[in-house]
Amino acid sequence: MPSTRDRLIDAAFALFEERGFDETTVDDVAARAEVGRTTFFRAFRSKEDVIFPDHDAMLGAVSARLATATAATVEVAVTEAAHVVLAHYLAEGTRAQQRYRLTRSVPALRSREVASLLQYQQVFRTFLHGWTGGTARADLRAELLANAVVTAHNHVLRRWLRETITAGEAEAEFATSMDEVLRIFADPAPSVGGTAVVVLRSDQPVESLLPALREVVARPET
Amino acid sequence: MPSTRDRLIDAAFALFEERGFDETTVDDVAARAEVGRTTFFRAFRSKEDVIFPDHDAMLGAVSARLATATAATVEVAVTEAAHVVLAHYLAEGTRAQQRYRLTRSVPALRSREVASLLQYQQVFRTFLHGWTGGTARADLRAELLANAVVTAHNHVLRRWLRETITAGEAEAEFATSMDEVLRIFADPAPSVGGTAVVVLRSDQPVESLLPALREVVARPET
DNA sequence: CTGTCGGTGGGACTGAGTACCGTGTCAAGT
DNA sequence: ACTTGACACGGTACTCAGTCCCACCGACAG
Repeated sequence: MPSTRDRLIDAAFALFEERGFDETTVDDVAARAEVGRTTFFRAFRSKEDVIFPDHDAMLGAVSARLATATAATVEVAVTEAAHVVLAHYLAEGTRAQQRYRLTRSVPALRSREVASLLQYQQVFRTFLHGWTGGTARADLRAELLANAVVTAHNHVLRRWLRETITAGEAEAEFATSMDEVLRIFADPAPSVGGTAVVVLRSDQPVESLLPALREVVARPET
Repeated sequence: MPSTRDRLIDAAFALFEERGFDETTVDDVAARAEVGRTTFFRAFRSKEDVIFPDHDAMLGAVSARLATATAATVEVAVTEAAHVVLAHYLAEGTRAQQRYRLTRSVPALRSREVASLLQYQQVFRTFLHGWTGGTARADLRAELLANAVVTAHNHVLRRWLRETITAGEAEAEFATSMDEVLRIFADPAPSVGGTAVVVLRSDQPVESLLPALREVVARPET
């Protein structure tokens, strides 16, 4: 016998799929789960929350992963933290896609989903702020990067949710997308392939920069 | 005598400020505006909507500005479209800051605000998608850029809403922030003022790259 | 047998949002 | 002057989400 909470989740997904979200009352859900209406609101704060049952747990998992980072492993931590979420959705399988259909068609659920997205961005932002903070420019960059990570993750996730790509392809695209994001935000100069391109700027003639150039080229990596 | 709609807006802001959002009923707002409750719901879809009275108009203004763009003026269009929103908030003055305090303290209003943010991102995204679309990588970049523009705008706007900077400073920071965003997403090597120097790293000695450098520097713009 | 504690159910209540109907007003059109 | 119709508004009644409070029940300890 599954737990009361799980029975409520199953009942909710089933009924929302059958009749639609607005056409289903909390009473209906509670009735199908064979519990009282009060019990529903003890398990979930609202009718919408039952669609995102483990959002809080995910948020905690992301925070936990980020907390293990050091200054040298910020990028890895960010990537893996985002991957925790992706992996969870992929593991959910059908249910995640069912939720996606619901969030597309019901405005209330859509805004709920967006609100949870913002929470992820918040977590990434405060994390990055801790490592890169300081100047106003750094703050902006931290926020942009946090945002970009979540956006890239969602971009890939959505493609899987729409069933345009398989789970395996999603994993691969996630990796390349995160690389793309980190490359875009890497400063000061992105490096593509075997050749690194560095951009300096000055008003002096090219020849006078040669010593500086020599130093840059001699350094193995940025 | 201001219009019924305007009286409702004034009444709502006043009461939400005095008693708080949750402690104020729609009846209260309607009563202070000296209209019936029904009239409130005819003017606004929900109790939250009265806080964002001209959001729809803003969305339209942004779309309109973007629609005038050509392939050559995409960046300018994006910048100016975002600026339309900033300018509107700055013109609102006190009321915008009042709204900000409300959205910080009331979760329901916060998620409503976030939902409207997403609509802006959507507009920018479909716009950019139209100009840059094609490959999966281009799609991702378009979404990232749309996101970054909205994020940068909001970053600056928030600083003004918190009254950490003045309206004039907000304008200046907006310009530099948008430059920063466009620079981050510019590919592959941005050139700003003065002389641009591109350094290629390879296995060959620096001197052998001089002809290539000279050619790059000679070219006026990327 | 008694206390109590966690999970549960029920019933009453508030308030948002909707549907429907009635009314006053203003501006033609005749 | 009378009708007609569009329009904005007010009132009533209803559904349903969410809250509050109280009662119940089984487990478990003393």
